[in-house]
This record gives sequence, structure tokens and C-alpha cells, in this order.
Amino acid sequence: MAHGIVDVARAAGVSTATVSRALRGLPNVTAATRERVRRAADELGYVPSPSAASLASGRTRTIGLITPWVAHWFFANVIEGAERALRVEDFDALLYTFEVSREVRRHRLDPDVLRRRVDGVLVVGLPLEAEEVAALDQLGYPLVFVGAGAPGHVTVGLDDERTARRAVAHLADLGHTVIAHLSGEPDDTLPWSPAVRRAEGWRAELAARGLPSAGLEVHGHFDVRGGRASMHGLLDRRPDVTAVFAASDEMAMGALLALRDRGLRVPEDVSVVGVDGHDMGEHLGLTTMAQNAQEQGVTAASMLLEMITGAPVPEEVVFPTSLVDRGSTARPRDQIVTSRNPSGGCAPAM
Amino acid sequence: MAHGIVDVARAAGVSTATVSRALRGLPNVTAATRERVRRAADELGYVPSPSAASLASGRTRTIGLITPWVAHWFFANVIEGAERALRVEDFDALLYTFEVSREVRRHRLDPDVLRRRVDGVLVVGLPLEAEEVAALDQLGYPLVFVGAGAPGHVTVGLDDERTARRAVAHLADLGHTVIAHLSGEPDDTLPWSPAVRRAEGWRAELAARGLPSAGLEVHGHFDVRGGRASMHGLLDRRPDVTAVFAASDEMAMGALLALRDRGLRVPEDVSVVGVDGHDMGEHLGLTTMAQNAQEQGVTAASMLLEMITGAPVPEEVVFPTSLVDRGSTARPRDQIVTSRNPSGGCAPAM
DNA sequence: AGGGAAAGCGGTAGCGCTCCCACGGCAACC
DNA sequence: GGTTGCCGTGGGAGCGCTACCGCTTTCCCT
Repeated sequence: MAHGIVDVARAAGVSTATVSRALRGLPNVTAATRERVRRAADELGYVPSPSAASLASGRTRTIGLITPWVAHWFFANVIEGAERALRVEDFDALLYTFEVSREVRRHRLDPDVLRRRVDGVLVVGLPLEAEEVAALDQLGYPLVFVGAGAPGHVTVGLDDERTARRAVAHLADLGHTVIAHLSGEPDDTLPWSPAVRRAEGWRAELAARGLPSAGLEVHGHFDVRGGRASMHGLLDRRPDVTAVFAASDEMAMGALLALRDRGLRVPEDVSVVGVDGHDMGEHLGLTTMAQNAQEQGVTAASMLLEMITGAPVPEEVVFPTSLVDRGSTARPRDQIVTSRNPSGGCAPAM
Repeated sequence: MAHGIVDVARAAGVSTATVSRALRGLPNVTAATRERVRRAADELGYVPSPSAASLASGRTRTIGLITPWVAHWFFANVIEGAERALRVEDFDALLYTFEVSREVRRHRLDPDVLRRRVDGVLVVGLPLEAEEVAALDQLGYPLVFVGAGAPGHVTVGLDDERTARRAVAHLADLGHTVIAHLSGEPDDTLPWSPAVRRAEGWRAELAARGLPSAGLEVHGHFDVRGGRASMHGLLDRRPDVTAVFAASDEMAMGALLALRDRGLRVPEDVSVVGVDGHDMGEHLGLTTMAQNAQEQGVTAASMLLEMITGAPVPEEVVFPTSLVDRGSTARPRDQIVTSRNPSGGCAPAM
């Protein structure tokens, strides 16, 4: 039933070496022989054993997909794109998530689980600490980062700083002067973290326009719940805020929720802009800096495969973002009063 | 650098057989020897080669995760849960998606890609045709279905029919008499498909209450876009509809969007209820029949591991669903007029 | 005290491939 | 016509483990 390469060789009247060459499309095999081998393999229903092939060749035709979660817009889409690109080249995708929960800070990444198991590693949306990157490097596999780089490594992602500046510029151009930022975790401080880059972009754009940023950055979880909490905290401290730039659409949606909790209208009372182009964004009328996550997955996987074959790849691929105005931003209701009366809105305080 | 089992054996002063036994926690090894071996392995940084182990043992410690997509709420959560459960037992998860796009009907599943590569297969949310199931069975691996069963196979999922009836009952209890259903693809007709089961539940509950169902089922894609399109189609044909049961939250969100497109209010003009308990549901105030997708992934993966060890598992695990009222359902505005004037709403036609 | 079972460990034959090397044959060159 | 060189193919040695079998040692039970 489970035929091996020797069965195929016997059936085709050739050696196992020739079967191997023929089936893998290697040169130095006559078209006639190749066809004969192929036919024999088909008839026997032969499928090569990946374990044996890996053991003999040292290659696994598998890449490791490292990601904190899969149930988030950006991650799910990158993974989907990457898997698709890998399958085309007959590569397998091993999934490694390692966030115990979204509430608890993750433990250190242990690269040993990948050893001898993959030909390359794709790190998805995970700003790794220098030591972790070094440990991964130690494995000796090609390494590509998506959505969160690492210095000196091949990276696919956005120009986070520029994206943030563009979002803030949009708000400032509308006339907003008190533009807050919903940022990532307070302990997410790696300079190459997208959250940090976006915060910096926000700050830079404000500075360039002479607008204040002090006390307007709120840290929190990178999800809906986090955005909601951050927004509430912000409104408690700064009821004069008229615009918010959230570091992700999911956080922005949380902000919308918080605003609704307090009876504040969007965009009449507060303008909100996020980053991602989340499918739900259209739903909620959320203005955003849209990116193509799935295509980033495809690109990153393709580059990784190139690297495995030894081909040169660019050190960095920057995906564009575009402002998609879906209505959650507008001119501030009252541009004259810079310091509004906290109870001036229609908010029936929560 | 890359040490093998013989290096460890030499370092520990034992045979490779003992190293293998010691490191895998097999019996018939003294505690002292085991410790010595472990220490030697640590010092050498020894990590066993999975390929060699698989080749020799015939087991891969890997399971295949078959799913049409990952970027959907249910799928992403199941996958995340399953991966987590597998990792605990030191199993790897191979991801196989095989929907080319959400628009095009998928091609047949080819089980050969899994041959000799996994110890078990987890099919996630994918109603397979009988021939496909048979082909998978042919592989001889334990098989578990999550979120979409197959007759005679181990299944983890909901009581879809009951869930649907509960949702419809909720709407009917509120006084609705024209309760439509946003269903799955028209060609999704497998009797064990969740979409079909839910449609049947909807129909059964209506029938039990003497309410009409004819002409009130709309087929479409199982996502936001599909729900939106379906809802528009429905409103074109049946402007008298006052309640909608969508087969998924994502479709329900699409319905909300369509209603907003037409200026219809929820729940004043139309009540909407979905299935899932999607994170965004709270956001949109979407009433739903909530389920725990992640836990279903955990359970399915655990059961699969049990099966691999030869342990008996229940043929079917049914997860509960609960009605979560978030405000998108209410009494119909006017219970007397059963056939409303199409322009009777506040809809400024789109 | 003797016998037998069981525990602890070593030796080693594969598992099913890939890859290196060797070899024959045929075309092309001087 | 002999030499060179390349192409197509076969032979066979691993790749790094696991699992079977068998040996020795201990320990218990009669």
C-alpha cells in the first residue's frame, strides 16, 4: 500500500537515484525516462516521505511562522497570504504562536523548537528584543520580519513614522489642535516596534506644526478593549481633546466605543483615525491609513523562499499606506475655543 | 556545532539507545542516568532531529490544520486554540489553507499533501463532500472536524439547528412575524453543513409557530460583504421584513451595513441577530448567539491527540451557545400593519 | 540457596530518501 | 582514429534517529 521509492524504481526499471532525479525535476534525465518514472509513481500512488527527504538532504521544505496570535486582523491576513505563497512553491507552514494570553506579557521566544525543523523563519508582527533576534540568527536560517522589523534584518512592512505623520497631518489640516494618540503597551519600547514608530511619527508631525503632544499619548493593549480603555482614560484627563490618532484600527474601534459610551459623537465632537484598513472599518465609518496585510504576507514569504535558494533580496520592502476617509474625521466643531468647557459637549458623563 | 545523539551518548558515557530513552522520558532508565544524559544534552545544546525521529518511528508529532481561510473570526480563533493545545503536548501545527479566494469556489481537497507528514488531521469549519472525507479517511490518520462535521466522524461544534431555533424564537417572542434568514452559499447544500443546519433550524422554528418562511431565505457569501449584499437583495424583494436571523455575525454586520445604507434603523425598523459572538459585536450592538471558538479549537486538538494515542474519545462534542442581547433586536415598531408600505420607514431610498 | 522475573542498558538493523562517485556510451574535437 | 568531455544512469554510503533483541545485574520469592 505505502509504496517507497524502490517500488517506483523497480516498476519503472530504473534506479532509485533516477527516480529521485526524475520526480524532483532535476536535470540529466531523459524526457522519456522521466515520463516513465512519473507514470510508475502515479500508478503506485507514490508520495515521497518528507522525513526521509529531510534527513537525507538537510532541507525540510518547511518554514516557521512565528506570531503572537492569529486572531487579529493584521496577523490573520499576513499568515493567510504567506501560507498561500508557500503552498505555491510546495513549502509547508509551521505555525508557532506563543502568547499565552493577550493580557500577560509573553515569555521569551525559544528558538530551539525550530531547530532542524524549518528552512526559514517568518516573524509576523512581533517586535523581538535584540537577544531574541540574536538567538534566532544563531539558528542559521534565513529570517524575514513582517510588520515589525529588527535592525539589520530583512523586513517587510510600512513606513510607520510616515504613516502616522500622514494621519496626524490629516487631522491637523482639518483644524484640530489637540490631537491625542492611542499607543501600544507602555513596556513596548523597542525602537523598531511599529507602535513606537507610530508614536514618534505622531509626535514629530505635531512638533513640526507647533502643536502640543505632552500628556496626549495613552498607552494600552493593541486591541478593541485596549483602545476603549485608553480612550476613557484620555477623556478623563483631557476632555478638551478633539482628535485621536489610534495606532491600529482595532484600537480606533475601541475609541469609537468609548466615545459612544460617553455620548460623544464622531466626528462632530471627536475625530478618530486609525491604521490598518480593517474590514470592519467600513462598517463603522472609520477613517484609516489602509495597508495591505495579505500582500505583505505574500511578499515576505516569497522573499524568504528567495533567500533559501540563495538569491539576493532587498533588505527592506516598504508597503504604501493610503488615507481612506470613511467619515470619522471632520473639522473641529468649534475652532475658536481652544480650551473647551469639559461639560460643553453633549456628553451625559458616564 | 550541530551535535547528534551519538555526541550526547559519548558525553554521558551511555549508548545512543539510552540517550533516546532518557530524553523521551521512557521507562527503564535510572533517575541518575537520565539526569546525566539530560545534563550532557543541555551542555552540548542537543536538539533531536524531528526528521530522523519521524523516519525511524513513523510518527511526526505534527498535525495538519485544514481550513479554507484564517482571516475570519471563527477560523482564526479555532486555529489559535488548537495550536495552543498542540504546543503544550509538543506537537506541531501544519497549516493548510486552500481556498484560492473567497469569491471562487474551492477546488477539491488533495489529501496527498498530508501523506506521511502528519499524525492526525483537524478540519476547521469546512463542510467536506463525502468523497473528500473518504479520501482523507484513506490516509489512515485520526480525523477531527470542528465547526462543520462529517457523518460518522468525530466532531466538535454547535447544535446549529438548536442555535438557530433559539435565535428565531427570540425574534418571534418579541412579536416579529416576518423573520428572514441570511444563509450561506446556494451551492452549500451538504446536509451536515452548519449553514444548512442553521437554515433548517430557522425554518423549523418558524413552522412550529405557524410563521412563513417561503421567500425569506437569502443565500450569499459567509462574510460582511455577503451579508450586506444579501440584505439589500432581501429588502428589495421584501420591504415588509422586520427581523433577520443571519447565519454568522459577520453576515449580520453586513446586514447592519445594508440597513444603514437605506436609512433603516436597528432595532426600531428591523431587528437583527447573528451567530458567533464576534469581538466586534459589542461594538455594533449586535445581538447574537455566542459560541466559544477558541475553546472548540482546544477541545478538538486535545481529542485528536487522544485519538493518536489510541484513547477513546466521544463521537461528538457539542458546545453551548447563549443568546447575548446587545440591542439589535426589539419589538417590531408596528405589530398591526403586517404589510408595511415600502416607503413607510424613514428610509431616504439609496 | 537457588531460580526466575524484571529492570537497566548496549548493539545494531533499519526507516526512505539524497547525493557523491563511478561508469559506459556517444559526439565532438584535433 | 584516438582522446577528451559530457550526458544519462546505477551503486551505495550515509542522514540521525528508534525499536527490537539480547545481555547483565539486581531483587524477590520459595
